[in-house]
Amino acid sequence: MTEKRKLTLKDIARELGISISTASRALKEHPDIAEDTIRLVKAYAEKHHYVPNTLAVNFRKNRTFNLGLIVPELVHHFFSTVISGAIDTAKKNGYNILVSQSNDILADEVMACRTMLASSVDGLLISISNETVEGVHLKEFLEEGKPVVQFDKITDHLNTPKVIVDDFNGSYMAVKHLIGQGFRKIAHIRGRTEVKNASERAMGYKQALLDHGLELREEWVKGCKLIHEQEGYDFCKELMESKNPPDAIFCITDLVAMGVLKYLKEKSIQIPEQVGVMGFSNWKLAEIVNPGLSSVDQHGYEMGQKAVLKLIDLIKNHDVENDEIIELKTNLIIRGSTTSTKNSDKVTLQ
Amino acid sequence: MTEKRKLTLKDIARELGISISTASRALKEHPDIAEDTIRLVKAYAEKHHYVPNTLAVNFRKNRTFNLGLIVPELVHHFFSTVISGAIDTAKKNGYNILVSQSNDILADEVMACRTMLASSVDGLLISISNETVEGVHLKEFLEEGKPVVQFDKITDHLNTPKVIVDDFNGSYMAVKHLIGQGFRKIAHIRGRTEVKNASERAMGYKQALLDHGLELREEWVKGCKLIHEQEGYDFCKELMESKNPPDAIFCITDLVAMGVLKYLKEKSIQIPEQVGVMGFSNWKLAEIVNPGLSSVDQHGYEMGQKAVLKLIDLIKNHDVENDEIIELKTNLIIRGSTTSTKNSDKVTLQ
DNA sequence: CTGTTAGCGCGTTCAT
DNA sequence: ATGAACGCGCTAACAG
Repeated sequence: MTEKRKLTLKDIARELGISISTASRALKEHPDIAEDTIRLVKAYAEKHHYVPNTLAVNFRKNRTFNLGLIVPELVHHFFSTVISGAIDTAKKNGYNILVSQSNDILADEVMACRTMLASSVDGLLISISNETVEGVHLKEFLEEGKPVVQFDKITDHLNTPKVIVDDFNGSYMAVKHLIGQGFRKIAHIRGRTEVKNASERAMGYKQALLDHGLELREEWVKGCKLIHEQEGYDFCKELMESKNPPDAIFCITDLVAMGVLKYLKEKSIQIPEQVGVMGFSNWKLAEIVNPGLSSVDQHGYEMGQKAVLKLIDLIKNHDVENDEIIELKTNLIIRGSTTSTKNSDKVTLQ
Repeated sequence: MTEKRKLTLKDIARELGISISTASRALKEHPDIAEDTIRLVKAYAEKHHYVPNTLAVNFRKNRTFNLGLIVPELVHHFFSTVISGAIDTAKKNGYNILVSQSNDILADEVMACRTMLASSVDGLLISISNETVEGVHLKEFLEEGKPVVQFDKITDHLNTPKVIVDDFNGSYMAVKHLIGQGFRKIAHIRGRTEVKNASERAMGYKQALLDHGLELREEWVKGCKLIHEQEGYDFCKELMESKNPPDAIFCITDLVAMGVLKYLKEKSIQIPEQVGVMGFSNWKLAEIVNPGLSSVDQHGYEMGQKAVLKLIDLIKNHDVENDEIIELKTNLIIRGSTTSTKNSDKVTLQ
């Protein structure tokens, strides 16, 4: 084992015949210290590659420059994009990120929080699991004076800043676009009622229909449990086989839309001529699939950035009672799956 | 700010009228300590929610139970799968994972290593960037006695354990499958020569052709620079427009295969009847696309698990001179894009 | 069985 | 301008 013992302030002091505190201050260019001494110490430190022992510094200062980040699922385009933004931003500000996942299981989330708290992160970024309601495990952070920032999947039970996407508006604009393309019988495959993002999107869908005088049929609204591709496939089948099939389907997320596309293709139903399809999240696969899937971009990278900056801000200001809401605008990405080729169908909306 | 001061051993000792070390030992059920004392201390600690100060413990023991993990790109199905496996396994063993990305830029990788080293991880997991050759920044870890485990994208210049996928064999089996399905003119869209994985896959491809008496035409081998979808599209176009177009295309990765599929669909070339397509990596989208894309599964999750277990092993044994190679078997996933419907085409291989 | 003591590396207050 | 001394919270060698 190679492991050469690291140089400490004590070593420098001994070698240079000065005291430890002088060495310490010299390295920080403390005004009390003589120019000559500073130069001397700095030169020696430089030459022998002195690196302060982070563990000791952290201990002394009671902070680590590490931030915790917990998401429901790591292997997920949106979340990994958020993480990517968070990591890059953290790095720029001298912070590292500890990543963990809950698999949408409360017990796992609590565990993840505990280990993070134990490993002494300076703050926490979290997108809660479907099972999380009260979030007492998150209050533990606040009680220790460690700030928490929620993002994307949030709970209002917790008094922390939240970085979210304007789901309602994103959804509204998506449906409005469908209407503008001439679609009139617009179905929605939504998520679970208890999940805020899903509700917001469903509300945006309904409002858009209402505002444009279209009928809102409950039979055209289907609820996913797991947000899987298969559900999209199955609900699409149900919808298309019903007495009154829709001419467009707005899906809670791109993955579900993939299932929808699959069914339509299998049945040789023309997209978008016969049925338009709109996703949400703008995953990588939305641009790869054929025809391209129109979708709502959630700016995941930016969400990660904003959340980290907010958290660092809280840490610096010892602020744990902040509950600001940062809402990111969405971006409608229009591709082949919704752009009707028949110009006669199109409608100009205000 | 709420921040209630945390209970320390000193507090417990004072309250219970015992010494600090007795309190410390009692909590650890040290054999020297009387049963009664242990009960007493434990009860008090429990009641007042004593939690040892991790920063102090880390400082004392000179370790953090944090592992560093660096990948070229976080938003990437394969890498996020590896990370997922790494995190789950680390958690089970009481370790946290610090994640960073290099964006395939050497300078970023060096930076990431430095901050990780500074934040005192106990060891490092890394999949190097395309630009990394010597890896002196990684040697810094070894010099400090901190073990490093490489995975997937590795360099032989570094004397560390490596967890890799058997690219050669995966590729060989994939091409063999194509041959078995009756394809005879098999092209390969490969990656850069300098990248080991790409070379291994290309070699597997060549060997399979050789072993089955098929011709190896250099014009059927195209080299990607960026491994993007567009390259797949462009090379596919080149291949199909050439005088002697192939009847199957084996792609270095699923993303490239997506470009290939896109071109073929646009030209209404039947898959797999006219041209078979094989990917590599088995991304999520391989099963979503239509027809399903045959691919080679790399067991990313398992790679993450194995790498973490190896690293923890090294840490426990203070072992930094280990250069074991852990090679994971691949798994051929057969889907619609290669399963010829004409049984007459099929060949039985040994 | 338990307490005393020393020290990890660094920052900081208080002398000088 | 510099040094001595203390303490952060915990562990462990040593002493009873």
